Amino acid sequence: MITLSEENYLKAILSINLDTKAIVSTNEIANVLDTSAASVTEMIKKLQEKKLVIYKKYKGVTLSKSGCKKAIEILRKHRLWETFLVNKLDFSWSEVHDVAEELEHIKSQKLTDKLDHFLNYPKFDPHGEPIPTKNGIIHPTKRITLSEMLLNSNGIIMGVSLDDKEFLDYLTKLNISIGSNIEVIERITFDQSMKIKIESKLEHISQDVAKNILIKIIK
Amino acid sequence: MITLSEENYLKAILSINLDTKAIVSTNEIANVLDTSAASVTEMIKKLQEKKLVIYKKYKGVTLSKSGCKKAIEILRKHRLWETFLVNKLDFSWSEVHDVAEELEHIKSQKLTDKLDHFLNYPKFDPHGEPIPTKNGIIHPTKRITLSEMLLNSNGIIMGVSLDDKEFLDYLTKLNISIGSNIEVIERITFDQSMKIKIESKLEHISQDVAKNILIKIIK
DNA sequence: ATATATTTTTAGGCAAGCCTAAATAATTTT
DNA sequence: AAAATTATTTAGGCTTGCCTAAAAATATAT
Repeated sequence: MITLSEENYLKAILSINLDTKAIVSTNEIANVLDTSAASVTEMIKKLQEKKLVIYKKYKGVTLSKSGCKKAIEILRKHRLWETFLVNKLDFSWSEVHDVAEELEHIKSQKLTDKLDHFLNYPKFDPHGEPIPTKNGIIHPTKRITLSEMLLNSNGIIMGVSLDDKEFLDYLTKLNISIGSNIEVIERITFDQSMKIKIESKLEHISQDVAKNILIKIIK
Repeated sequence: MITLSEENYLKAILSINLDTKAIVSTNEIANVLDTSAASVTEMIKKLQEKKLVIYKKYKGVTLSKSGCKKAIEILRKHRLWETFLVNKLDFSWSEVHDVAEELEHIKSQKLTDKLDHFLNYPKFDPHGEPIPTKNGIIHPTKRITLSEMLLNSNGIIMGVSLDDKEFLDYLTKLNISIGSNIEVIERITFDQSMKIKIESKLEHISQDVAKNILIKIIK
């Protein structure tokens, strides 16, 4: 049986892995988990006992195959729950993280599967991050920001990179939400603002807003 | 902050309270939680420190006002989650308990409220138990078993008192589920079996089945 | 290449929540 | 009402997961 703390360590290692693709140092883990490096060393030893990580003293840690599988499962649950909270319970994007952090540790494969089905097998969470599949595949996403979109190009809103209530409320007002279709109608070079068509309505948005909106290009 | 263990102790005390309405002994709690009486004494002292219980050495424990409130909140969450699992995720009645036991500890008032709303403010869980309201009111239910129903009386299925897969599958086959309307058409005194009308279809069921089905009388 | 700085590990301690065995209080029997 | 039984508490220990301070290894600078 794997404990709550152990799960959080695996998750932390995976998230550093996904960011930097390197062997992970105890200090980095300590930073992410806001704990001491000494505690990390201790825990890493336990995880090694359980064959969840590969650890070389003074060198660093990598996830073993089973550890990686476990970590991805947790990530999957986290992102499914976030999707549930936003899509079904009407939470806003910025509120869901902490609650999902608790929900991700509920231990029931059946629950995860049924939740996935209930949500209609979503591919992305409300932040635009890919939801790992049941087999542990994380589809890589090549997203750009709205401000990087070319004139007349089309895309789908995948998420935001800023968790600010005022910002999110503003987006709601503009009817900008996950999955919305967007087209760039005009780029004003003077201030980098742009005119966009969002769900067939025209809007004018500033660069500050555009650079915090993540887009998947479709044509 | 209240810990997971503390929550489980409060829940255990409440459940004994609802059953027997008495002052609760450390041994009874130990039985429910499958732990030693010594551990209970220890924990009870901590709960007393936090003013969640009232405790007299060698005499027993009762919930304080705040402890009772907390315990009812947990019960409310448990029953809401069970309802979610059955009504939305399509779990069967007998599968939900253990998962709900984990979900009930998720700490977010907002989540509970939104879940309640999403489920359309259900009054009873899939076992027919009343779901405490947001203000902590537990509506008492006076339920009878189907086998106690009088000839020609009408009622609503509120739940079952047996968690057996074969039994539950049989009910599913008969189209008997929570909320179904039921009417007693005939009582066969010889073997205590009965003919019932369930959602306008006639069925014949044995006493063994009837006595494990809980009913709220409506006329 | 040696000295200094940084990172990591080891050592020793602490709180939570459990345990068993022994002691004490309460209840029941005779 | 004393003796026996049962219930409860105390005492001492264990594991998990955290901590700080000191020691050891590694990396960096001179």
